[in-house]
Amino acid sequence: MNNVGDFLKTNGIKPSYQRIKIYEYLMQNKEHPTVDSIYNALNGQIPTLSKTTVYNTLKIFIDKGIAMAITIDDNEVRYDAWMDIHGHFKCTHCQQVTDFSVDFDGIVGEELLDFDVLERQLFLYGVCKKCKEES
Amino acid sequence: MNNVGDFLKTNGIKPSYQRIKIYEYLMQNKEHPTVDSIYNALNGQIPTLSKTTVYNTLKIFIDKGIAMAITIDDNEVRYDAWMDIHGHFKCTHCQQVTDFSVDFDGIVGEELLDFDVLERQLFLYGVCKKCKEES
DNA sequence: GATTAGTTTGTAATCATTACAAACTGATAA
DNA sequence: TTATCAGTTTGTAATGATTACAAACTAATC
Ligand SMILES: [Mn+2]
Ligand SMILES: [Mn+2]
Ligand SMILES: [Zn+2]
Ligand SMILES: [Zn+2]
Repeated sequence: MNNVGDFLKTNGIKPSYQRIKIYEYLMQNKEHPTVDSIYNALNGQIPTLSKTTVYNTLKIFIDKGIAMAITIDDNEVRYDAWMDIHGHFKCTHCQQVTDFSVDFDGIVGEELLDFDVLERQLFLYGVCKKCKEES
Repeated sequence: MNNVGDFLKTNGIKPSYQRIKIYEYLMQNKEHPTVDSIYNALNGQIPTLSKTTVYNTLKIFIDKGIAMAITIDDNEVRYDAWMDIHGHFKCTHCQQVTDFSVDFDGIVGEELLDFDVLERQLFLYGVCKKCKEES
């Protein structure tokens, strides 16, 4: 992607300064940031930024299908602009969320044969490699 | 299970009236109720019941491993006393959450080889059979 | 009956999210 | 240019689920 503004435009989103910065932030910070961390990170560059704008913008991104919400924990919604199919692992020790590849073929039982499945989320929890080695 | 009180005891939980009723409710109502729906359903039988007790009790159940929280949606935590491995499908039309069987073998990529995976949650979203037929 | 630990309850506090309306911006047209 | 207007951003207030906390209660033990 050479131009974030064009990318937003082709997805039906008017590329305002704030929207471009928020999308760029998601692309460059793949640790699945929260609204709060996005706001705090961008508040330096955009001193007038409102947290409401961050909420609004992420909602637009999700509606237009260029980002997703990751509710891997009940007290923090995280956001991800990497839209390829992948799963998320959350380390209960260091709280980090790690991406991993997933093959959904054959995973689902027959109970859902007549269901339309439009979205999938696989969340794993445990202790990451780094935390295991440190203890 | 013939005696809920004994079951709670063997899991290190003192079987108070409220705890027994809440656990029985989870067993008999497998639609993954929220704190609110559990509270409202039991308030008739237990007029003095406090919502805080429902929160406290569910927390104990989860700590002791006899129930789990299902955060399939970011604005409502649901609870499940069926602890066998299974996935959850949420219909975005009627909001119902349906259980389905899952085979996790071979689903996870190599990225997590050195990770300790202790818990898994597979959430699917879409339109259920009933809603599909009705439209 | 007194003591005590554990449980329940009601209220207040917290905090993420949403609602809302005013202010602002940038494009379009007179 | 100036006026208009839709869309965007902002700050503040409201909402609502969850948590914190302390008093009241319960049931077992001494
Ligand atoms: Mn991711
Ligand atoms: Mn279930
Ligand atoms: Zn870790
Ligand atoms: Zn449905």
